[in-house]
Amino acid sequence: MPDTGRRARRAPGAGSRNVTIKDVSAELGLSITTISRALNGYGDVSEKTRKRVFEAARRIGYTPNRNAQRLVTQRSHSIAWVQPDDENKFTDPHFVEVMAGVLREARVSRYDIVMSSEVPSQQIATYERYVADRSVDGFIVDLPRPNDARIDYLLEAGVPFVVHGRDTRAERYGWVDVDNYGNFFNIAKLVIENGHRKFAFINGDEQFLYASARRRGVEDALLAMDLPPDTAVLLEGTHPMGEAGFQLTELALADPAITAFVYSSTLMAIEGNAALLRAGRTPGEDAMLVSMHDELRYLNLAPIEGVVTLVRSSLRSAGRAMVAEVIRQCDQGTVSGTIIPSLFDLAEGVTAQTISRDVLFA
Amino acid sequence: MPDTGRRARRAPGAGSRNVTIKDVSAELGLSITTISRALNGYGDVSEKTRKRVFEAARRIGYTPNRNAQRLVTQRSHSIAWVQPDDENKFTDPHFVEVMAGVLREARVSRYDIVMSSEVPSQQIATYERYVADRSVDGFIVDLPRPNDARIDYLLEAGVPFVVHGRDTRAERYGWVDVDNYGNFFNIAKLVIENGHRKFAFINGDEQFLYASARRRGVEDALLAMDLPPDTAVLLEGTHPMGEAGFQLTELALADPAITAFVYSSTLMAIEGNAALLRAGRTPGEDAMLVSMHDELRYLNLAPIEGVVTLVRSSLRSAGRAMVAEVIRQCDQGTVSGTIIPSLFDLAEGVTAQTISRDVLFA
DNA sequence: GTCGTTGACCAAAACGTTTTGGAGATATAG
DNA sequence: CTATATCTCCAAAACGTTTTGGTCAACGAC
Repeated sequence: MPDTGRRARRAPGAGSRNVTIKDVSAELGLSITTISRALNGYGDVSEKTRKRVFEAARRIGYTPNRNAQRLVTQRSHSIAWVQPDDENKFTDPHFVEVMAGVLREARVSRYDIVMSSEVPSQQIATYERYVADRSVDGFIVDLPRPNDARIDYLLEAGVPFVVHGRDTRAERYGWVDVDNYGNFFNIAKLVIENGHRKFAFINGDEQFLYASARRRGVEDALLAMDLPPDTAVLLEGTHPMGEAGFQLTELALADPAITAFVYSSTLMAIEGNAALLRAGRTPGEDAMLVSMHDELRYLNLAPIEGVVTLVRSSLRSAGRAMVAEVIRQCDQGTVSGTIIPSLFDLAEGVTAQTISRDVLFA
Repeated sequence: MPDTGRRARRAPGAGSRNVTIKDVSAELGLSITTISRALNGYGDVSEKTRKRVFEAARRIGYTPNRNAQRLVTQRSHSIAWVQPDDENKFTDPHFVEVMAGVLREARVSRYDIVMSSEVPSQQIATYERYVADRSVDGFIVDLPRPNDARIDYLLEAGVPFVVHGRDTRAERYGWVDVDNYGNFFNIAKLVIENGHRKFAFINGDEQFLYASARRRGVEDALLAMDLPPDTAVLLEGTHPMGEAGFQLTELALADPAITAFVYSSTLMAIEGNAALLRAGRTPGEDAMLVSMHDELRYLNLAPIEGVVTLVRSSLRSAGRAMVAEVIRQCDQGTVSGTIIPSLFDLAEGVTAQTISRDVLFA
């Protein structure tokens, strides 16, 4: 229920004339060229005049018009990040954590992040529009899936972009990722080496690449140790929030042979811990809990401290690295992949001599 | 640890020549003017040629260069949303919920949201830059505080903006808000009318306006009912996440006279519910719980269902309304305030005949 | 047949920058 | 003293649109 519109406000563009480079030029009796080159640090302007130009600019309040710059330089200094406009995406706390990193790096590098949403049914429409109308220099692609149409399109368009994760084409584009495969390989090994014969693996949604990589890690570890595949009971949580962790843990508890619980996210591990307590089990004693912890800053780890073994990794770092990668592509034309390091954080009493440091820091 | 940069990728601007309006003009033997006016729906071009123009445009893949448009029209069709780059802001799930609404409305209205962060020590620097370099049409201001410097600046700059919340100057700018005062006035009344003589009021951080408005609502309700101010025991949670709810509830439990618990956020109410259970109390029977619920979609309300009385309000609606308001200011030059409706959602056994509908929908 | 009106189109200016390809002066080398 | 390099600076073109202020022909009214 909007109240009635009040008073006029100056609409953009209707304002008093802006102060432009011409005004600086007139003020100093120098050419526009010289003003521009002085401000942009070219060598063919004397230090004395450069100083005068900077002073005059600040005196009369001159800031270059960004749109004019964009038009002539063909660079927008902004990066698009397109979000699927469904009910779940925004509810994932992992996303916000990445965003904090993205915005931090963008500020430091003086880039803008252009955020927009897309209806999932026409996934690449927004990307096409941004490429066509030249409003951004590059893209961030989040939560990739197998054969992701966004990656197809961006590769074909030949425009800078970075993916948070990687697929089989990873050598052709820039990416930032954690070692999902290696971490879960090591987790499975750790669990077995702690004497467990059967464990539940409560994974994320396998429509996303990170989840399938984690599953493969677990599977290959069992293979490497000559253990039957059903040593790990795979349970798939389709929602990143905790509830699935509670329910799937209860499910796993039905099988008394299962003595260890591996989670794909701390949110699920916290709920799983609660489910175990409720079932009269004592995590850390008659049950081993391990989880990937993405350092969600606000999360209170107190209830699981010393009881859940965590593989820590920073989503903020990932966010920062992604922005840096896109900018590198724009400036230097090279693409590269970045692995965000993970760090094992062992709960009390968990032995893990077998996990060597250099494996952990893949 | 970035791996070595691979293969060259076309940098933005270095590409093959873009298809411009000139190409469409040449293709059809019509003037540039006519192409532009045909595409923009002006009346002085015949339907026949308009159709030809649209066809040619799509055939040769023409999309207007957004930066050129921005330069000449002095309108960017984008709205800035600046986030404080501290550790807490991004961890607040309420923020993400608002963002979902903001992005939805932006897409529908074909606007872009430019997100960036600012170091808290130089709060308005980012705003000044965007105003000076003309890169956005307006601003969204989030979580206002008393005498907020951002509002000062934007009012003075005379640029379109909307505030999520309102202060004493609210008639001078556009805002979107929930009726914090009225809702908590009614909550206090409801608690008293349910027979409670003393209750805990676990509020949000009073450095933000919404929290002080809520406190005043409670205070005025007590005043209106001729009750002493200490009927409500004020406890301030400085963090929007749940933990404070647990601790502050435990604190309140020390006073046996307190029989009702009012929370400023569902996240705190859930924790408060847990604290009560742990203390052997039975929420809904020997303790009344009421909370403001901002419809955080992912939140599992099951543990508090039927036990906590909620005042529901949609942060997504607020996000959408904010974008709409900025666009209205740009297009029509009017500013207006919008109240997002709240809806009481009474737990079983709670009587509230005294709360009339028209008060609830302030 | 003349006069205004309408319909369809267009040339050129404007938006505010950066960059190109110089020019002129001064210093340096031969 | 001349040729050449080095400093400074600049006029004009370019980026790709929108908008202004027309022109010209066709048409109807009188």
